[in-house]
Amino acid sequence: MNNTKKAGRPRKFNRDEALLAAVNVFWAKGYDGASLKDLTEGMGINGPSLYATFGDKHALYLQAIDRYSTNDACAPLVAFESEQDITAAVRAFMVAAIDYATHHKSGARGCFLSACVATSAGEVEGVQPVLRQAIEDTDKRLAARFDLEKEKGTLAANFPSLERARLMFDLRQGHVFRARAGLDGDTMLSDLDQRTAMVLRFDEGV
Amino acid sequence: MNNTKKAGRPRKFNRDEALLAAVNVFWAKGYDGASLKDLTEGMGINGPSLYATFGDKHALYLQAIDRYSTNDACAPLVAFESEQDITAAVRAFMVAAIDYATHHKSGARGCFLSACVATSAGEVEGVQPVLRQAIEDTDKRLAARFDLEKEKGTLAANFPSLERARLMFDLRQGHVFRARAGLDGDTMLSDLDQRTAMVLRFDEGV
DNA sequence: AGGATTTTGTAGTGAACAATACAAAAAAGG
DNA sequence: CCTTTTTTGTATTGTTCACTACAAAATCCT
Repeated sequence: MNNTKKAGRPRKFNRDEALLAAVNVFWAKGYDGASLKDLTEGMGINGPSLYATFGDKHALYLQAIDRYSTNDACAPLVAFESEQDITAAVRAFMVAAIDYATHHKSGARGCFLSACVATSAGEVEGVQPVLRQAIEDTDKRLAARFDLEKEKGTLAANFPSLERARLMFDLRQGHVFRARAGLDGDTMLSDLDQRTAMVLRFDEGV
Repeated sequence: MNNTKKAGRPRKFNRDEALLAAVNVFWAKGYDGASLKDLTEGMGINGPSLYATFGDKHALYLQAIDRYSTNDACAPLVAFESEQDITAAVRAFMVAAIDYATHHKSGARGCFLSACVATSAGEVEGVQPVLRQAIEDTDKRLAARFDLEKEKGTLAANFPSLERARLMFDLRQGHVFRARAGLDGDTMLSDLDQRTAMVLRFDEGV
C-alpha cells in the first residue's frame, strides 16, 4: 500500500486548545492509561510537536492539571460567586458541578481531579501537593463568600465559614463520584433543595 | 555474575492473601499503573502462578474489586450496623471511613473504589457496572438501618431513608478524597459531631 | 516410601510503550 | 524571490509491557 500522503503542513496548532484536549484524554483514560498515541491523536498534533511544546508526558500532565484547575474546575465556583442570593448561589454551585460531571462535551464523566488526578496522586511525582492545594484553595474561596454573608447577616456569625465550605465541597465530591460511576444526574438534582437548605442551616439545632 | 540461587520452593501461596495484596497494589498505582512486576512482587508470587490462579490482569482486577467490595469496603458499614444508638452508629461509620482512608496498613490512602476503580470505570471493560452496583448496594444498606430507626421512632417517619443514606455516603466520599490528597484526618474528625447531627436532623427545618 | 500431580523459578515471546533523529514543507523577512 | 527559521511527518530507538513454555522442586496419595 503506497500511502503517499501529500504531506500538507497545517499551520501552528493552538497551544491552549491542545492542552485542553490533553486534559480530556487524561480524564478519560487516566495518567498511565493515556498513551502518547492517544494524546497526540486527541490533541491533533504529532509526537515531536508535543515534546517540543510541553516537554515530556509527565510535564504535560502537570500542565494539564494546572489548566483544568484554573479554568474548568472553576465553573461551579464562578456560578457560586456570581449569584447574588446565597441560597441561589449554593444551588448554582451544586447544579453546575452535577451538570459538568454528567454532561461534559468530551464524554468524560465525573471530575478530572477527583478521578484521574486523585488516582495518580500517590504514584506520579508532584501531583499530590497540587491536588492538595487545589482543595484548600477551593475551601477558602467558598468560605470567603460565606464570610461575606455573615457580614450581611444572612448567615449565623458564630459558625466557622471554612467548616461550611468543606461541607459543601464534600457534597460535590459525592456527586462527581456518582457521576463517574454512571449514575443518573436526575436523582442528584432531586436531592438538591434539601441539601442546599442543609448547607445554609448547618449551624442550627446542633 | 553467576547468580546461582538454590531455588528453594516455598509451599502453595494463600489465594485470598495474594488477592488482598493485589488490591493494595492496584490501590496504590491504579489499574494501568500497576505492572505485572509490581503485582507479582507485591503478591509474593510469580507470573505463571498469577495467571494460573486468577486468569489475566483484567480478571485479577475484577476479582480484586469484588474482594475489596465484600470485605474492606464493608468495614465502615459493619461499624454502622453494629452500634445500637443511631447517633453513635453514624459517627462510627464516619470515623471508620476516615481512619481507613488515612491509616491503611498498606500505606495507600483514600479508598480503592473512589480513586483507582473510579478512574478505570470509563476505560476498563466491566468496571463501571460493578462500581455502580457497589454504590447502590451501600445506599440501600445504609437506608435499611434508617428504616429501622423510623420504626423505632428515633427518626422522622416522613423523610426518605434513601436520601438520608445518599447524604451520609456522599460525605464519606468527600473524606476519602481529602485523604487521597494527603490532607490530615484530624480536621475531618473535628467536623464529625456537626456532620453526624446534620445527617440525623436532615429532615428538620427544610 | 515412591510415583503422580501440582506449583514453582527461569527465560523468553511479540507487541506496545515513551521518547528522538532527521529531512521535507510551511511561514517570515528583506 | 530566495534565504532563514520553525513546525511538521516518517521512521526508529531502547525499554518495558502482558503473557507463556518449559523443567525442576515440593506436596499428595496409596
